[in-house]
Amino acid sequence: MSKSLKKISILTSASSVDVFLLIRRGRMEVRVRYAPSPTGLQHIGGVRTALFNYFFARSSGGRFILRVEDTDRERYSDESLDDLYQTLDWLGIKWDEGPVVGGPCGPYIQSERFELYRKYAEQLVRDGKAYYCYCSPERLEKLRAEQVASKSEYQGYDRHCADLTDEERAEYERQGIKPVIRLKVPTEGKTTFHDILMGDITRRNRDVSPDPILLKSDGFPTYHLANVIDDHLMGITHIMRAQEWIPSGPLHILLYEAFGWEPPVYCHLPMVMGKDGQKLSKRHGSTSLRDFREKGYLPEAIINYVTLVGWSLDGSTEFFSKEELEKCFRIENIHKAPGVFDYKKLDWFNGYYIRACENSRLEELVLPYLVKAGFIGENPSEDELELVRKLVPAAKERMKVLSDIVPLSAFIFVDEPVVDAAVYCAKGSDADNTLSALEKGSEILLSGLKEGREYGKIEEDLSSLAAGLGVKVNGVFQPLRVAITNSTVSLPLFDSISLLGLEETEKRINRAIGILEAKNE
RNA sequence: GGUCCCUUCGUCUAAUGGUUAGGACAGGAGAUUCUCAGUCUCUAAAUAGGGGUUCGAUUCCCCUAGGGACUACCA
Repeated sequence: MSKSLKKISILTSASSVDVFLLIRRGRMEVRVRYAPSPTGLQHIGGVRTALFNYFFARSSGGRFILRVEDTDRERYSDESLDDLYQTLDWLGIKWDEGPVVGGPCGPYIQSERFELYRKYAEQLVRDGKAYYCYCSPERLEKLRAEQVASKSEYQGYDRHCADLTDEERAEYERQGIKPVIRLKVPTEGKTTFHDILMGDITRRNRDVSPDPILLKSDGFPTYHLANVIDDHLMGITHIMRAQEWIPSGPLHILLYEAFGWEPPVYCHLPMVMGKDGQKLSKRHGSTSLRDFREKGYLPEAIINYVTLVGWSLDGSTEFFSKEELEKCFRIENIHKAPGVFDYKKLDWFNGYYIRACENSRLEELVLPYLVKAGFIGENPSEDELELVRKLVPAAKERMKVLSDIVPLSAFIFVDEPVVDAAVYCAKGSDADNTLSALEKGSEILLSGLKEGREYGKIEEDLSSLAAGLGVKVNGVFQPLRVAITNSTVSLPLFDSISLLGLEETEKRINRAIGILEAKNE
């Protein structure tokens, strides 16, 4: 307690530069952040970034910070912000500093830091590192179109406003044009930044996007400005973000230099791709965590699998709990190359975790799906709960996702008899012996059930019957199965009967006998 | 077009200057089982290509090819 208070006071009292000196000397902990933009639902790629940051912070005794980068008010939505919190909550990822929980470097929502960015941007203008630009969006669009059409080697802003005179500026201001602030990118020299994974990455300054906008005409900062300022002010030590950001690395370094700040350490994470090698997107399948949650993936499966694309401990350990990852995650084990997201492997992990799930927990997890399917009521009765308690152990090893419970249990709640007599015939049986198998089998079965014989004994008797009729064991079981579960694929026969109840079982069998008799006449 | 990044089985990955290049998913075959699933066993499958350096390279260097990302008053 007192220790953390001390750290906070260091942070708040020391200047930003001092904070970095402390970090450099190893006196201060690792500070990393996940800084999503609430412009859509949380997706696999973002969550992977969050996870890597979180696990790196935990495994190195550092702090994990959440920052909301809501500077794009066109695309912002409350729903996205809710989804961010819900998703992290569902995964069990707690942030040490950030919205809701607060912290010494707050506020952690960029729109609440609005004034800050203008202040810094204007300082850059005063220092001659940035300038006001009055170019209209129309002019910029035309410029871009021309550059694309001519396949010009040089693409980007033409620095039209880089050297405006005071008179020209005053004229624009008089016209009421709201300017943006652009960074002056040097045209000579080169800029290098260090990436833990990639090593040094160098780019000629002339290849850095010319004079990017720092402050938009609405007064909001762009990503680059806000990101650099906040990372610095929040004492971020390591920036772990997707590799798609590599090209803006040099630009960010230029910004740190313009401010006279020490840049943090970079670690660009390999991207998550779809089967076709393109950046993972909706056309590859579900990408939002909400989708995965709704289909019935467990957080432990998502965490386990997602962490394994782009990272591995030793190449052979495959199961990791969140707690284990919080201990053993090493930044050095992150892969460089992009990885393809394999839905099948996720299914395999999910099936594994469902099978490993305590029955009582699985009952609760499965309940909403049964309610949604209309199989049981919103406020389940004790009988319904009892049914679920029987269902779960029978179904659990057959489930890949929680929603599988619906097709697996549908026969109990929806009775759609199979009227095609051929379906009742097992391979190697014909209509005649299938009918007698069903008739004789049902006698054995129903009387056995009524007498309360053990399932194992009844099963033996049914097997003997098959032998007597000269058919395979399935020649007896299949017609019974189809009669009882309305399907050739089902839970084990005795589980199905026990779920259905004796009365309903008998009804369905007799109905099936009727169907087969009608067919045989 | 320009810049930058990447490259081990279909996929996720391990390993080392000297190995039969290992594991997992998916695939195939079999066993078990009343169907399905699960479980178990077995199986096929890779160092992108070309040059070097070296006694020896998949590993180090160079080139080529392929893939990807970026190139917004979006992040």
